[in-house]
Amino acid sequence: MAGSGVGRVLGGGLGSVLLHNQRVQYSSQPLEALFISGSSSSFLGSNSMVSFKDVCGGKRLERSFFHTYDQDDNVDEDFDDYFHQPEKKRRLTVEQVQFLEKSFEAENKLEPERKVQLAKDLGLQPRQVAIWFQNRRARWKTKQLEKDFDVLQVNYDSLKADYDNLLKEKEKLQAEVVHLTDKLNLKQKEQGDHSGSSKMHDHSETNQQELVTDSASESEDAHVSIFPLKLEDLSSAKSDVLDSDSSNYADVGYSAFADPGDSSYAFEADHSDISQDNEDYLSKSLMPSSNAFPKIKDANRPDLPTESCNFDIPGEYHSSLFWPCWDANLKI
DNA sequence: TTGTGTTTTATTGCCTCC
DNA sequence: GGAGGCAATAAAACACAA
Repeated sequence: MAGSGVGRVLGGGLGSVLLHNQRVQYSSQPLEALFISGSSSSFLGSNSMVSFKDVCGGKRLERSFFHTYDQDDNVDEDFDDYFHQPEKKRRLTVEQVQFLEKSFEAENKLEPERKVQLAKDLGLQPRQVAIWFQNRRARWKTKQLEKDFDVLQVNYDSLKADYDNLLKEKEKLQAEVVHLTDKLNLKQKEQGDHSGSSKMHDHSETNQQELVTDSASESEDAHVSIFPLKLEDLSSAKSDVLDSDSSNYADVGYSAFADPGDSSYAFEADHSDISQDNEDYLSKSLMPSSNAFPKIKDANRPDLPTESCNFDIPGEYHSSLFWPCWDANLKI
């Protein structure tokens, strides 16, 4: 286990101990090389090597590097305890760790030559130095991952905020569509009233035809007309708003429409200013579901199939059931 | 004092490179 | 094939609250 049975030399000065049937020489000599400025240590041979003077401010240690066994000053006792104990892990001294840290900062990889020198200077087994570097690299990597994660988290939060804003914008626009659709229905209803109560159920092609004509003429400049609308598209739009993940439909409300009669609120799909990229963006990002919006008839493309305007659903479904805002709109 | 969570030292097994 | 690196893990040492 600890030190793979090799053990660590304790105490300063010169001497030797019998460890696992192996006599280990120990000496404070390597430490001198570390502590004393201008040492002839091979530290000079590598720019990744660190002088211990830099680490400890040139101050000679009160306690030897080799003294890795607790804080006890009684060396003899230490020796006695150490060699009568089963193998145990022993932490490196603060000074040893500081020195290794400095060395790691200089270069986090350990060439064999440097490893041997470090081991010699610190009074450790080369393997211990290698293990320390190995573990240190692992810790560094973990910390690096944490940092990277934090950066990604910040980026994510920022993108999420943008996304939420876009989502709100989308809901607002959807609500506007619904509002305008309601206005249209109201207009239709009024026209139906004029044509006589006996024909109430017959929301006829005539009215729809007029509507289409009116709308088309109103948006003539835009080259695109909004209508006719298909009921399932409308209810799809409605449910999309209601089922939206933020689903705060009430908050969107109609307060946004300060003046419902203001033509500036009219929903007009004008593609003239929208690049293909923008359209893609809108269709993919802002409009995740193409069914969420009423179909738009392109006045310039009469060849394209025209959405049917099938209003043959009973009137009550038009209002309270499918369109909870219907009654409110009547007051407009 | 003790239980528990964290840190540090060390091992093992696998992989890559020369 | 040996050396060295890495991930996963074990286990001792340590910190700290109850």
